[in-house]
Amino acid sequence: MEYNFQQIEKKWQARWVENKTYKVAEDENKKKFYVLNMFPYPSGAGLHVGHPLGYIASDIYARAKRLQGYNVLNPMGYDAYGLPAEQYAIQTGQHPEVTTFANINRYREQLDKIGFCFDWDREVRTCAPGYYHWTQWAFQKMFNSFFCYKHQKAMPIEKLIEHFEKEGTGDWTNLACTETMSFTADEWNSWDDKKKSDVLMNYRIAFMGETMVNWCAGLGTVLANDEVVDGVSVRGGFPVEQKKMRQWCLRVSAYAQRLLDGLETIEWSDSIKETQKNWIGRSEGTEIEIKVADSDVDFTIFTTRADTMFGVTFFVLAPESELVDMVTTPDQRAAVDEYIKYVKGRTERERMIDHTVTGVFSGAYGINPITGDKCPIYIAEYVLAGYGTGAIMAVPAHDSRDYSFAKHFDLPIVPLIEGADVSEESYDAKEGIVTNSPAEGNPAVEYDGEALILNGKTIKEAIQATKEFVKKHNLGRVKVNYRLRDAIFSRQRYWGEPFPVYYKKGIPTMIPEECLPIELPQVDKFLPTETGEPPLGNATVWAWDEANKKIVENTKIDNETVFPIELYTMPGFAGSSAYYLRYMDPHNDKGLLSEQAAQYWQNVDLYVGGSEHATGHLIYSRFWNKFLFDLGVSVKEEPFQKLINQGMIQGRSNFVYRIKDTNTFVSLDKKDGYDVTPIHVDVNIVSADILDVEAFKAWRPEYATAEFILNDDGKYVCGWAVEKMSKSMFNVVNPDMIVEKFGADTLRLYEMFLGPVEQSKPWDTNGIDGCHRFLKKFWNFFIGKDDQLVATADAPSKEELKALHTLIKKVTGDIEQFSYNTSIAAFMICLNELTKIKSTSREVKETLVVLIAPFCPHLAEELWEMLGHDTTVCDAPWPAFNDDYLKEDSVKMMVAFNGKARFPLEFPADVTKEAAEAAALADPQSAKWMEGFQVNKVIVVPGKMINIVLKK
RNA sequence: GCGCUUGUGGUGAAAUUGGUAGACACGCCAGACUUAGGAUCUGGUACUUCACGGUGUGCAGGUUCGAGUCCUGUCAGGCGCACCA
Repeated sequence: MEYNFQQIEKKWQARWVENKTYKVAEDENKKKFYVLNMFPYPSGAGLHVGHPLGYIASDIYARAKRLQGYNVLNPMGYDAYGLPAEQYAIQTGQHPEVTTFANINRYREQLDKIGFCFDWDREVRTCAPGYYHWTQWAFQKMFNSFFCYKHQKAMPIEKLIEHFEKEGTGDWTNLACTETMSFTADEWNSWDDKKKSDVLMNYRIAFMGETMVNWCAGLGTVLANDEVVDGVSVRGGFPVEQKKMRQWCLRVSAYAQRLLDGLETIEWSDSIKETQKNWIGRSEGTEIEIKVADSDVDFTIFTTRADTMFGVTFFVLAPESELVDMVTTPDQRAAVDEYIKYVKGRTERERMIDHTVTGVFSGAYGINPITGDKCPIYIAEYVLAGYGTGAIMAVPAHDSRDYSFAKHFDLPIVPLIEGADVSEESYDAKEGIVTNSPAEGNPAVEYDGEALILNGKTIKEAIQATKEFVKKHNLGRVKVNYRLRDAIFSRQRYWGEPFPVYYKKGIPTMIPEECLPIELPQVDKFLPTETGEPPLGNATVWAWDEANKKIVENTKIDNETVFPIELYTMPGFAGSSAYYLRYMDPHNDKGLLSEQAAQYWQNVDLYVGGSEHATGHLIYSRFWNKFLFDLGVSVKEEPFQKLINQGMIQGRSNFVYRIKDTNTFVSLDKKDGYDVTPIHVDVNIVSADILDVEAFKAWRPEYATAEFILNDDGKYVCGWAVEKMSKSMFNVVNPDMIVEKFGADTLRLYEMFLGPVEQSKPWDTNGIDGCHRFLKKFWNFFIGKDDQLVATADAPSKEELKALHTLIKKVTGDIEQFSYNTSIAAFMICLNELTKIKSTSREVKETLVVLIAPFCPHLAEELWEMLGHDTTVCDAPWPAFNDDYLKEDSVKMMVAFNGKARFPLEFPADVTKEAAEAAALADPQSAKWMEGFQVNKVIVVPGKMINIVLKK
């Protein structure tokens, strides 16, 4: 009987559905284990062989954990909101829901063929009202919360209102806010609702802000920072410009420190942690107040190099800074205005690429509080409004950007570090001894009889001394800055979660929690309205009747009882930020999840997905979870304990070479000498780089009459290149085809055998035979020539046990480390060994089936059944490992003096140094080796070797 | 510029974490069975040499009895951040 994978796989996939084999429920008697894949966006192109890589790896892990007795949660769902479906809708008028559902069905069909142990009863879709109910709910919670730095925690906004009513801002100065505010209780109480709402927006975690946003005209929406790369949108590659707009934002920056600290507690790769650290961009420095000479204006600068106060020769403001207007003198006004105009005309992209020095003198002077020196204030685009205070002190001697600016505008350069030569370039290094303080012409100013002198100190000491001086004399403060920006949370799009918000006389107001979810309204056009409003402006039923608590027609808006509803929708990351929590309790209509489910499943133990989400999803999720943790909804501060980043599977494209202006194609080895155009050819009609000429002719009508110049063997050899796997390169390999030809178990095995899961590599179907052959042999090991199962009651021999336990050890260890490729190699070796010694023992065979079950579940189930079990192999116990069977009983000896020579002696594994040395000397041949030498030392590596080190 | 990461046969890759480098697989070579093989099985396959031997983990040093593995420097590729003060 042959290994009939098609029949076996079909049979078991049906049984698993029928028996609900992979359904999980909370079980207090079992330890939980939560395995999760990043859920996919169901694109129209379907799955290619690269997509399941991570799913297979985590499936193996999940199955192994279940065999090891854990209650394993391994769910799957769809990130269903997204731009491609909407773009398609705009072009065709097809509702995005229709295309999205069709794509989901296609995905599901493909996934089912690979034999995953997902509990599909827990499937989530971000576009389902029952799901986005809780996305909207979380948004409202964020709206109704503020963040206190002192407690490092989100708190209910009512508390803040209460405080404002009693004491105004009072001593609550350490709150996350857009701008620092100060007012009394009387002031607060005198304000109207609109003013109060505006003030509270300054503190809410989900807030509406007038901010600089990345506006993408091509997509007609704003984008988050991680959705923009090199000044163009990630989706579509349209140019992105900076624009000031009213937008919903999430105060992610409030959690910057916790996001940073949390990284220390989780098992992620260093590179992802590092990427996130860079993105958060913590920098510890000093803020110093600078007074503008002959004016009552002052401003604050931020520096990490407080030690260089004596080298300040000018100040610089960002062109967008509000201070520009305040400091500019009348005679410089025209020049400044012109410069601002120039800067505004430049796109983000131009600014990023072009670093030529530009700037303008404001006419004003700032006073350095340490030296009392008056330094000119410039305005220049190299200072960014969004970082620090948007104002800097320039120390050209020790900062390369300040240096080139000073050279360009001929400003003085004052070096402060011993031995630093600044005639050609600045000395930026943070190493050296400070000198020249106070510098000539820059005397130190005394405060309470004390002046700051840094000479002789190291840079580190000088920074510390300056910080303390500044603090003591109230010249500024120590300050930590983060690069992490608040996330823009609204999109001018249709296919996303609607905001549960209406505008009550201009005040953004939450729709009552019990009325959620607010469902996405129907529209007949997916483009913005003629008046330029977002697509939701096309909805005719989109107004909030406050008294009756329901959505009504727009025509009823009177702004007395019926109000307009928000037209923006939420961004893609809204739905993907807490989906892992929803899987724990997906059908709950009372809450995001029950307390009981949260307590049981806690958080994700193993998360598998691509590293491209490092600064997007993986930051937003952590933020979102921390917020829910503060609320007591999530029980763990970090959502994903361990993270594995699977590599990308690239495509291996094939080329044919057409001689220009002909329909003749020349083989790779003969193409030199012809003027040829390489053309992508479908990899599915190429095998081992040899083109199927007939299939090529049939591939496209224009090639039907193609002629060929073949190589000497009469074959057409194609060229190849590694590229992204995509339809346009004709290099997409579809998993369905592999499954049909070799079976899902072979596909699973081969994808893992290809190399480490974390590594990116090109797909190459050629090696798959090896894995398929192994499974055939595996099958034949169980099923004899007469189609009968071969399994005897004989106790396994010593050799069988050794081979088997070597495998148990290897596989058990490898699964923890995701070294599946070496596990598979171990299976091959073990099977070879057992076949060679003609092992028949049932005990051995049963163990083997359990071990291979995570990798090849269909085959394992079939054999498990043939072995006489009527339960699923998924619940068999994982075999125990016994070290005794592996112990080597002898050990070889080697000489370590002059090369790799080995003694021709073997010893029991537990030999002592003394016994080994004595035996070596007693043996005539060994003694010959050692002639003329003395024994220096004897090294015993237990069970491995004995090493006699000689010396003259 | 700063940070992370990877360099091993014709190819994908192993190496029990400092102990005989190249497991396992693809490919290739030879043989067997075949009318046939893109089926199956057996053996071989780092480089160099007829051979004995010699050389080999990007390169150059170092530590060690012993280094792919640890240290220093250097080169090359990949990724992230970047006029971030």
